[in-house]
Amino acid sequence: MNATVTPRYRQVKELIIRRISSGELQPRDRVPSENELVDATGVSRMTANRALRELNDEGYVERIAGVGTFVADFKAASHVLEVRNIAAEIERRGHTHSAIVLFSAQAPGDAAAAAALNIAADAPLSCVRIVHQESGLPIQLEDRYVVPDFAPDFLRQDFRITTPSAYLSSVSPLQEAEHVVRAQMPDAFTKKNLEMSDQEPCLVVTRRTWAHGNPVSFARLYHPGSRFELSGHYTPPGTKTSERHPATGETEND
Amino acid sequence: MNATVTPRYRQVKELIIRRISSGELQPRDRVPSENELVDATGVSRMTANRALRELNDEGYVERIAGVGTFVADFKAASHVLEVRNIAAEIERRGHTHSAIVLFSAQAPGDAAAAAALNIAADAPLSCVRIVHQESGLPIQLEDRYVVPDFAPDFLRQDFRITTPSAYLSSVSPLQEAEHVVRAQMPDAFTKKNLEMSDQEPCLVVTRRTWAHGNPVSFARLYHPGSRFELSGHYTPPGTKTSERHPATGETEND
DNA sequence: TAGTGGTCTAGACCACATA
DNA sequence: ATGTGGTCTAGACCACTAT
Repeated sequence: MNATVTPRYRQVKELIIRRISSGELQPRDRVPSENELVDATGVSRMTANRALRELNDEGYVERIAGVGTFVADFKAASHVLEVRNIAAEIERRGHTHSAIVLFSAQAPGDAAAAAALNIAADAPLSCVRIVHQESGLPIQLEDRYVVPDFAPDFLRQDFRITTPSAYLSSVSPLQEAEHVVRAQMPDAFTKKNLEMSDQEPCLVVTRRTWAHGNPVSFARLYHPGSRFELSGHYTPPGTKTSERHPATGETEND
Repeated sequence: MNATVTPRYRQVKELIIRRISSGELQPRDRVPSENELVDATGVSRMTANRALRELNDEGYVERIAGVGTFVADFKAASHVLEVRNIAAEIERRGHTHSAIVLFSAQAPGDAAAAAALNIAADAPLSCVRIVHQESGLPIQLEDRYVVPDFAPDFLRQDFRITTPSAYLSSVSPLQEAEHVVRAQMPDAFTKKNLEMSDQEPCLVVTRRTWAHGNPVSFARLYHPGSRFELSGHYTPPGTKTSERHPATGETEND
């Protein structure tokens, strides 16, 4: 471990990130300008510029020449995390999102959830099971487990309005995400709740998110194969994007 | 269109990218150092530094303090494109890759392929159909269409040794990629070639890649649901990665 | 006019590699 | 000893936006 001093541009970056994570700086809020950072921290303007430029590249803030630097709003923030919100996706397609809460309680999760969250098998978790609908048609069955200490008020949310994913992002910026995508046949419960036809497979996304270096949430997301797809579009930095594809499903990056 | 002059750091970046794309600079080759760029282009060292630093951040090159800057090798290059090679994935898991070429010819593709590649429905395409096996077990049926002009020698490759994806990357660095992931039941042909059981769904990845701003390749990749999954792990820049997950399938990054 | 970000320079010091 | 990348500074000019 070579514990050389942290570079000053990095110190400035972490200063800003802390203010965003703590909620002191909200989306759309103005971030100190380069000159203000020069005065406040004593670094040169080039160093302040590098800090803000990198935060911009990483999606934390948005910079407008001649105007200022601002905390990126939710849309941009979720881009950073590469974790999208099903409700936002549905609305982006011009449809209406609704949700039915099937289950909501503090209880031990199943073995896979406990293992994924690195806790004892009988430890209590905040568990919810929700069916998300796109214009009335079920499109996702969400089976989610959250470490209670991370979000003590989690179960008090109205998940018909706020999705678990959106609430968790608001509690703390997620630092890491892992997901696995599979195709499998639904069990009877899933098939019924997603109103799936016979011989229709599920697209299953298993997602785990981290905050402060620890896994804090585990989710299984079941989607009817005939009504859902994941799409992604990648362009290397510094390339002009070609014409956009007609997105027919949730965009799933990373 | 405000056609202000291109910033000098960007000109230097494009200079290096051109040398890499043209093949003049091969993976592992040494890239001109900051001081050499200062002498060669007349920019200041800070400007040369920014150009090389951004190329490093974008995955084009790898920098080692005290040693030099080098063109990123294939592993890193595919990370840039977020398009992985099935053979490399299989070998990474310690298994052996083999391939069976079912079909290989110049012929018109189907309507979807022609539309995806933006060409006339009856225009000839280089078409191949390949079954990829992991230690003898089929794991991917690849249905690929390539624009002939892009890779004239495409059909002359031995796809038992070089995968289409690997060959296409060697012809020209891919600049853009788009993919869609679906779950669907296999048709009889697919089911047979992938040795799938009854009631087993397919994970289908449809992928389109661009070069020089034009779509050049379209592929449908069918995988048996019971033997394949896509996984991804995302960490925001500047975060220490937590313990790694046991990858059981091809990593699929966008 | 004053403030913002965008870029650029010509120096500088440092830790580290190679020889 | 030389070269490399990593960082930092104190200025500078520019285009743009707001007042």
